[in-house]
Amino acid sequence: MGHHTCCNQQKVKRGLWSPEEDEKLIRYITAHGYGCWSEVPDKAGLQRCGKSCRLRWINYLRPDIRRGRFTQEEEKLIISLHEVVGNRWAQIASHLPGRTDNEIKNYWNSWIKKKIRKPSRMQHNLSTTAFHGGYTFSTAPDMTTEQYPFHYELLNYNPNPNNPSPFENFVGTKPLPTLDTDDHHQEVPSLHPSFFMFDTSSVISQDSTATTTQLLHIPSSASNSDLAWCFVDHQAVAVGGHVEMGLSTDINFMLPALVDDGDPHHLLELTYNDQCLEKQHDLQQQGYQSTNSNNNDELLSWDESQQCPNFLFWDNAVDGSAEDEIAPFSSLVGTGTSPYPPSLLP
DNA sequence: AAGCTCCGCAACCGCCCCGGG
DNA sequence: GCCCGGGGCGGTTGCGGAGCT
Repeated sequence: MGHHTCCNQQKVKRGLWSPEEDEKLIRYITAHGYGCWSEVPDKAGLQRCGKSCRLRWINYLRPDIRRGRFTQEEEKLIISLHEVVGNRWAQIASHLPGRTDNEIKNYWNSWIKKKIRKPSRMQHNLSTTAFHGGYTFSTAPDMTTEQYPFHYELLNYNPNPNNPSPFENFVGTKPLPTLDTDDHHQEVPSLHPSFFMFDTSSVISQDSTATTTQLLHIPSSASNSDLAWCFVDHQAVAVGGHVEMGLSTDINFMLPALVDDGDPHHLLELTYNDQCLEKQHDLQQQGYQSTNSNNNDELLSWDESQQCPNFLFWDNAVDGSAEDEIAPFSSLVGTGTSPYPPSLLP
């Protein structure tokens, strides 16, 4: 492997910079500036190539550099900008004063690695809950504004006899709580069952299904580190290691209502309205917006390489980090025996 | 305590662009 | 128009510390 032309000299030193070298570089740049980087090593008395000096100054030594952990605001900004510009780290860095492209790139790479590694612990569970075929929903005609009873069915569902449906327990009629029309902060239940997924890596207590509104049913087989596939009528949150239901406004741990229609380029978004409309989105062309009105914490993007959406969600995870994860939606829905793209397997 | 693995991050590498000769 | 060197940038490597067995 050849070196850059400016680094061909035998005497050029590589590797970590010593404090003495840093001091020499700082002293020189402070006094003279850096008009031509190729001249800096000689004039500063450094046995480094100009490029190395430039990198050291820009990424580490310059006085306006900001070090330390990224704040949540910075992290969100990075995610948003990455959505728009991709791996153009310098462009992203230009929006974060004091941060370098290198730092952001490193942060993103380690962050992403962390995100795509975590789904592997779900793989085993998914292999037992993978399903095939499409499904649709219907709402009951006797729905009232007072009670919102609903009925939902799974249609066109073709379970493999050897691979029992994780949804069987959820087919039926469930009452919904009465709305308090004076409470404007109360969440309005959807008029259809929504398809939610929970990372139940926190301990699931079967007792939790008996609390609150009893609308959330967790499969009896669900266990620690399991991925529960739940049909619920409206908001649900994972609280304190339990999965509970309620009219909570905390949606950090809730995934949007989405249905995989079998076409890897589409998802069906179940929207809030009395016709129970299903709005189909072409993710590849338009990108995707969460069904949640508060979608600050959720983001979907089209992953060109995997040909599926990336799915970002909050995780009340085993390590208690409550950090967000990213995973391809197809890997979560699972349409085959191995829903994970090979590149994501450990 | 020693060995091993994992991970963060500084630094390097190679490619591309641009400007001057 | 071509060549060459410098600067900028994204991808990648590998060192070293932390944590685990």
